[in-house]
Amino acid sequence: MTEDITPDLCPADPILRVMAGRWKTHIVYLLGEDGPARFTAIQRHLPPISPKVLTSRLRELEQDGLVWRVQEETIPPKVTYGLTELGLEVHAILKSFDAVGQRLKSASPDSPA
Amino acid sequence: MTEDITPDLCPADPILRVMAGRWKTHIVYLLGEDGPARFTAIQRHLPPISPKVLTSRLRELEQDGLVWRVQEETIPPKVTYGLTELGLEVHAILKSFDAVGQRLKSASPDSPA
DNA sequence: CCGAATCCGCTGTGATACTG
DNA sequence: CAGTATCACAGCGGATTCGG
Repeated sequence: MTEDITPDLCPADPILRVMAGRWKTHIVYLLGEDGPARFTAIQRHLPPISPKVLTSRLRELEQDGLVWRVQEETIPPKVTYGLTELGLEVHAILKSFDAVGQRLKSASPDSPA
Repeated sequence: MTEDITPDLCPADPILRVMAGRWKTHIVYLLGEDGPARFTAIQRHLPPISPKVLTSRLRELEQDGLVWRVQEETIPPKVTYGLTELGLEVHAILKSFDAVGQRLKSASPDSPA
């Protein structure tokens, strides 16, 4: 089970859970910046990712409604992935994290407020 | 290794990585809503969390500069945890996720833009 | 070209019991 | 009260190979 928590807790948990797996932020960010892309193109931008893992992550993101998938039944096949409306929102949020992310480097705890 | 990615990728990855572990969002959210709290108090709010895991997560959050820790060397000991400035920022971000989190439920992919 | 199938190691998560 | 010690386990993440 992944959800047995009293419901009055952190409202951000679901979305954080969705984005938690490795590569996921990168995939959403990439599709948001460059627009829709094909399988191999995505893989080439995420250097050491295996096809299995990429497939897995894309399926999860699709399942959660962040990513859409179109398949042209040609030979060779042609599959394109892109962000849904919801995915675009998440992408915007990811970009807004930049500032706070910078401050993680210093990681200097201050005194109790 | 957890970081061998080309650096021009998602800027939100570091912070997402910091918040990824289970309970972490809840801990930060709790400390942000209720203010500083003691070990047992936190544990009582996060029902089935074991002391080992709670310690682990708190240590990580402290390490990353989101949480501070003060220990009074009394008997019995008295340890209090709270959010740093950075932790407060993250807490604010977590709250802002509420709206998008709601939309995850529907999870309806729309057509390619 | 886009995956599916298989195998495997690691580490995150957890229950439980014990200690200063 | 606030942890530590120990053990166990599931699942993710990854390398590699095969198929439509």
